Amino acid sequence: LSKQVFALVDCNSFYCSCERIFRPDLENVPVGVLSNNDGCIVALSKEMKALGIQRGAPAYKVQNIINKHKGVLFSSNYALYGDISSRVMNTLSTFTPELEVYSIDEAFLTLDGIKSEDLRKYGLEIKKIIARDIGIPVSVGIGESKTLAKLANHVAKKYNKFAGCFSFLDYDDRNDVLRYIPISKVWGIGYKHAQRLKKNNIKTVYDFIKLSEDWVKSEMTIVGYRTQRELRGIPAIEMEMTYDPKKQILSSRSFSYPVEELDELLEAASLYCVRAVKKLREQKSVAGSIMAYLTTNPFKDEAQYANYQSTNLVVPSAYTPEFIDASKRLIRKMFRKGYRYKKVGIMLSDIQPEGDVEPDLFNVAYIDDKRKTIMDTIDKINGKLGSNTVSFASCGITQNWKMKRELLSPAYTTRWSDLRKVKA
DNA sequence: TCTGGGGTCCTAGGACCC
DNA sequence: TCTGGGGTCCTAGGACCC
Repeated sequence: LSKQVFALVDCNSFYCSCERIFRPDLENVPVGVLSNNDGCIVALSKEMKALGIQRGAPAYKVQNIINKHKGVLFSSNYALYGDISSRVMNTLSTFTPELEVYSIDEAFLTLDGIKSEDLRKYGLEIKKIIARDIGIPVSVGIGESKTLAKLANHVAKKYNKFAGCFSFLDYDDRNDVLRYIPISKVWGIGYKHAQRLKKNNIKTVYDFIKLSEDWVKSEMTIVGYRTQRELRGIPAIEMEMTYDPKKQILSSRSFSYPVEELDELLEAASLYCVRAVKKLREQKSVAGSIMAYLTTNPFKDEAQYANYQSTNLVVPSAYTPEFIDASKRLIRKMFRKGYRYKKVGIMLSDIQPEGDVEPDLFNVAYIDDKRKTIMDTIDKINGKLGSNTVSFASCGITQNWKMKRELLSPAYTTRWSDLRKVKA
């Protein structure tokens, strides 16, 4: 029985690389992409990292050093990144019968039936094709479990000599490598666990592998034990090729300025309901529960207030007005005058397939109701003519509180008018 | 009211991921 | 003036039931 082999393909500095596809002049220039509201830096090119700037740094704190080195910042442009991502995933699917899209910039592939000594070459080929066809640089890690593939990817990125692809199967004894990798680099070992392990003098992946099963289970639950098995080369985390509907859907944004008026909070909550319930319909689900929360800015030295409240619908639904209605009641209940609010959020839960709802004597199921027809019609119109063609008045007209995106790149791939022009 | 075993369901919180 | 937005899984403990 031959062992299973997994690869993890990860796009390098993905958001930055997407911006660069259409701006070749930015090659070798420090590039960064900002969070919503242009707040902090969420993606950095290696030139930007070399300036000592870290992921999560507030933009205003590092603006000077970026200017000094002629670096360039972008507001995040998710329409672009999502589009490039699906092109990458499509290409990857030609290299494997089993592709798991793990995140917007990462995918697992199974590479069974390729000889161990050829695996790295195969990985390099994947890298070459993605660069040639899409223009995105990727790194490839190969190992006998998903966790090892992840770790191999870390090695591929970290050491230039591997040229972007590292395979644990190139080693007779992978412990020769694991002895040199800090445990904190492992997928599934976060800050807390790494600290606790350090206290017990467990510093490298090799140290961790040697720990007793009982200790790992009692200190790190079954989750940590799975990670340990995976690092020993025994697959314990399966490939997930099918698309799973979300069990909760969250929509929230920070405001562009401190909001003090109830009306503005209600508008924001309404808009987030529109977005969340649209996502709900996209996965053909209904939700039975809605939670709303609001909070002041914890970074400010001023009066603080935060609260959350939830309520259940009589019958699970995906009819936006019902959620807007509920969210307004929740926000009104929590609102206290005199605070400067930073953020409002909406979370949908108790999610189930729309067909699973049992109608009763008093209530029609959403799927059988004219409410569904109405929402489907709105979705269809917005899909064709632009996402705000039909909106809800309760979301407000001016929406001054909406987030800032002052450094947005054009919608190169998703808007005709922004298509790049090539001189003939 | 307490005793005790055994079970389910729900929620809050912790830990992790991108 | 300026500090992101989504997610998942697991466990412990409480409420409730027999």
